[in-house]
Amino acid sequence: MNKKKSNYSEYALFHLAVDSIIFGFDEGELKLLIHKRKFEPFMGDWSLFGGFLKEEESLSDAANRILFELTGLQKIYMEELQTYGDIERDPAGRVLSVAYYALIPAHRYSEDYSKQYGATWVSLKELPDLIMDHNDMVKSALRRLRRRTASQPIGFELLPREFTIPQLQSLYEAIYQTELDKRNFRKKILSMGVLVKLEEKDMSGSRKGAFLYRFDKRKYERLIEKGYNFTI
Amino acid sequence: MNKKKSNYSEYALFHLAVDSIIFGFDEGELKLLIHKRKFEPFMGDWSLFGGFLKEEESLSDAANRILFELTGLQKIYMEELQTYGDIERDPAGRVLSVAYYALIPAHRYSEDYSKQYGATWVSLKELPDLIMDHNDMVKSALRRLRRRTASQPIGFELLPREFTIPQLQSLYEAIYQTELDKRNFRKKILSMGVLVKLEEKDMSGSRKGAFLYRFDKRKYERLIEKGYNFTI
DNA sequence: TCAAAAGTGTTGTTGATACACCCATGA
DNA sequence: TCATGGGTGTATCAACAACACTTTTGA
Repeated sequence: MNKKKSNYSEYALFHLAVDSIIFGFDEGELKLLIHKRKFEPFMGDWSLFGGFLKEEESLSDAANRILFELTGLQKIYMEELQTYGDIERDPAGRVLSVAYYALIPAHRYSEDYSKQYGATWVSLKELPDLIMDHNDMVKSALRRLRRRTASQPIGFELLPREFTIPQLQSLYEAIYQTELDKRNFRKKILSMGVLVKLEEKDMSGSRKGAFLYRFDKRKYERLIEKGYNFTI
Repeated sequence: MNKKKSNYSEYALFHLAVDSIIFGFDEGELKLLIHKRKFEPFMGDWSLFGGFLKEEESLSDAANRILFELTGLQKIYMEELQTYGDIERDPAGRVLSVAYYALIPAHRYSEDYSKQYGATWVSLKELPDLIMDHNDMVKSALRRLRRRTASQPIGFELLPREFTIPQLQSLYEAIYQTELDKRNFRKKILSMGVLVKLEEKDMSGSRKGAFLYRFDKRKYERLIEKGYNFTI
């Protein structure tokens, strides 16, 4: 113990996995991207997207790499959730798993992709049994998503760059599982001054059409600097 | 890859550490418990309390064990913060560290303990340089503590079981680095109905003395069930 | 008797909620 | 012309912020 530099060889070694809870928003519902596991144990069972940390990469690099390898997605909002470290969580060996949750604009994830990568969107309300502790991870991610969305504008990550106010409201309603008054919602979200109204309308949702807006990240960041607190 | 059960032997192995950011509250200030590291590398430098995960223990068990071994403290509020996984964070080898933050009532940590374990309380305002990424961990823990304290009654973990309203207020002022109006603070905290007023007074802080209160966890939990949201 | 901290109410302002009708358009 | 979702304003209520004086007691 008195060497100038220790290589810690007396301490135990562990496998480290990264699992991602991938949220999307489509058809007015909050969804999760899952797939059928491709290796043992639990091959063929429903699972989150995960993989193992490599020697030469940082944890966050691993999270991004694994998301990319399994879904083809890049530059995605991700946040670390928690590390799962129970001894018996994986019957095939001691593996700790760092859970990340990711928000992707569902429109960016086409059918083609989905087939190519064997990925499936499932509604959170009809979530099947997932392997190991993955259902716990989802629960925890959902709690975190709710807390975060209430105080930071990460909801926009789930929408296309241009979106309508009714779309945004429906997203918040899906996240919180509650109905919101559209007048009050519009008033509040617009009063923050972080949305830019465009000239165009989105005609897909109604006869009348709804104006498109864009989230102004710069304005938002200026507000944050001044101590503004984004809340719904 | 087609074995019925894999032992993942093809994947890399890592050392896993746990580091704890230990907050205390004393003399109207938020403090951190640190010590001088006892092994290389960085022996003798200021460090958080940390240790290595063992083969036969879960991550949360490790966090509690390490806190106990290094400080003698048990049954302490702890929450996982984040896992630090940069490649070069420890020059002596690839080690990932799971950071936990802990809240201890400083009065429970006597001078004797402090000497026995070589631990020192330092004010957050005069925090020295800590080893590796430990200063980042502290920053992150402080952010988390502020968010948490605003929405959950974890502040009480930093006070003795019986405390006065002015003490509680001074705790919140220390956490948020701001001054609060004592009439408004008292009104708000009492209106939640989770404090029980005792007959006794604490005479140590003033001539007049201040009534002691106790946090009623059961009442609080009943409120939470009903969807109540604790906020300062 | 004085210094020092504890304790107490009211008012104005702001933000949250509740609520109902007209508008634009494609079919 | 009608069915559908988009868009708008006001009134009430609750929560928050600002603010100054009296009380108790040990020294």
